Amino acid sequence: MARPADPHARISLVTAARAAFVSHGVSGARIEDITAACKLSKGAFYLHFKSKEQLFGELVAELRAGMDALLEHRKATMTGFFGEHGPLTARDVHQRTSRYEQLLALEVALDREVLGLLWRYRDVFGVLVSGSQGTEYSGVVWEMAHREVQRVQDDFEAVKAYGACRTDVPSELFGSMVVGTWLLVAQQMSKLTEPPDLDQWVRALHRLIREGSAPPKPKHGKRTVRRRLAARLNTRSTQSRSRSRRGTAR
Amino acid sequence: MARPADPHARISLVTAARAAFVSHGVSGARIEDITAACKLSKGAFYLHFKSKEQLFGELVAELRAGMDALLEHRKATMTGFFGEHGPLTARDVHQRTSRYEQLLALEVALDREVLGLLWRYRDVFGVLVSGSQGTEYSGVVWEMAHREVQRVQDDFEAVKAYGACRTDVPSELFGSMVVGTWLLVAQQMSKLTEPPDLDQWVRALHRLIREGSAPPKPKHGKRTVRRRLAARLNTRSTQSRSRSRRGTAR
DNA sequence: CGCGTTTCTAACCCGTGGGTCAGAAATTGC
DNA sequence: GCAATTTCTGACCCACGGGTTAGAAACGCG
Repeated sequence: MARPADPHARISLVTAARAAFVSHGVSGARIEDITAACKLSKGAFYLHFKSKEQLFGELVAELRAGMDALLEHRKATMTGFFGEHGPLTARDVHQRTSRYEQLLALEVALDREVLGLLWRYRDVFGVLVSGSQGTEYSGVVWEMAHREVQRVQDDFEAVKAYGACRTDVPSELFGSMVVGTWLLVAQQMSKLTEPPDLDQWVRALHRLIREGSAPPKPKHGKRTVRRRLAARLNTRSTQSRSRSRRGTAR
Repeated sequence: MARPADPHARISLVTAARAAFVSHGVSGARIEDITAACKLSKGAFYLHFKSKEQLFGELVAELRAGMDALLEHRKATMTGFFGEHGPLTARDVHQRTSRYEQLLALEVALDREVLGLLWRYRDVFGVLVSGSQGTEYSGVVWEMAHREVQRVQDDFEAVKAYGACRTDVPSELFGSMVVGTWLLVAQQMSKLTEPPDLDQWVRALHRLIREGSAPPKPKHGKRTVRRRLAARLNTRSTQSRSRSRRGTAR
């Protein structure tokens, strides 16, 4: 009874728009470029979307919905865990009981899911960070980041209280460290095309954050690696940038 | 012999431009707004700058120069230190000799300088992160970040080699953690008007990165804080967002 | 004061790109 | 084949803002 719309039109427009947003930002992307990439005319764009911003808004909403869902999931999982195993004590932490190990595994899994979402929306995420100025979404990432900093911070405070983490560091900075790490990693993902080994990343980051960069204490102080720094430093010149020479990194 | 230019014109233009860039990004800032803020006409802008981008470029160049200078300073300081004290050994690290403590103090001081620079250029930095798309400077922050990740990573590798830091974590991720933290902190600074206690921040971040969030091991396992998590959790509802309940943060 | 010189103004030009709309094209049901 | 109807096209409109320029204003100097 009428001409049917090209079924691919809408999705291919969205795909083309995502790519255009990545390379030019939301305001920099030209609608004619987007439609041209789909072999459509400019007018066709407005059959599917009210405006460029509205299209971007849909993408942002998807990302947000994903994040919110994961947050819900996290909450449910955690109350489930504590319902089953009862609350943790400082002992659990210091002795690394299996209950504690389970909790850690759970958190790794949850964070892995977040990273997976960030991977799938890495383009939108990148645009939110550095290509959304002038739109109503320009503050969204920083709101998200701030919310996460708050959450991590609150958790840290709670854990401080029962002695399972250090108390000589402001919780806010701890939050910034965790979220900042995640943020840069997400940003780095936005330049990749092949998915990295996210499982490994999450586990490694967890270890780092929990235990820092310090080495495990030497077995008995005897027979530790004694090679001198100088030896190492003098044979390093070939590999990469020729500066950098000293103890722990900053 | 001629009409002298208003001596404040140029600086006040730069100041107004910085503010405009912050709130609308480089391409979003309107030259007429900038000049109006200085009670000048649009044409006056072009007496002082070739274009908007060129003005922004000057600011970026200043920031870059500052960073480069600090990097030079870091290199010089470090070679000086090792020249005087000789190379470090794993023993220094494990036993925290005064020589090692001195090195740490040096690094804290150097990082403090970086943070100070970031504070002074926090507006430019913020614009580089999220308001420079479409300009030739859109990649600058990520280049800077990547360079720093490389540096930290190289250092970490070097330190791994003589056993003074853990070896079970990819150096690249360590670099991302350090730089990501710095990045988010810088971003957060861009919203502040009063300078925070940068010394404290740097010290705390150093501790966190080196030692992680784990608590110092309990004196002898006896008499550790035994209050249960549940107690804590149930009296926390007043203070802030009412979710969050469990072990170490993510 | 008037001349030369540089600063500064404000009207102007114009490319760009978002958004619109009349009409062509395609498709379905009859 | 023929309406009826919806999709799609592409020329058009127009606001916006970067950049220009003619000329007015300000100043130093003789």
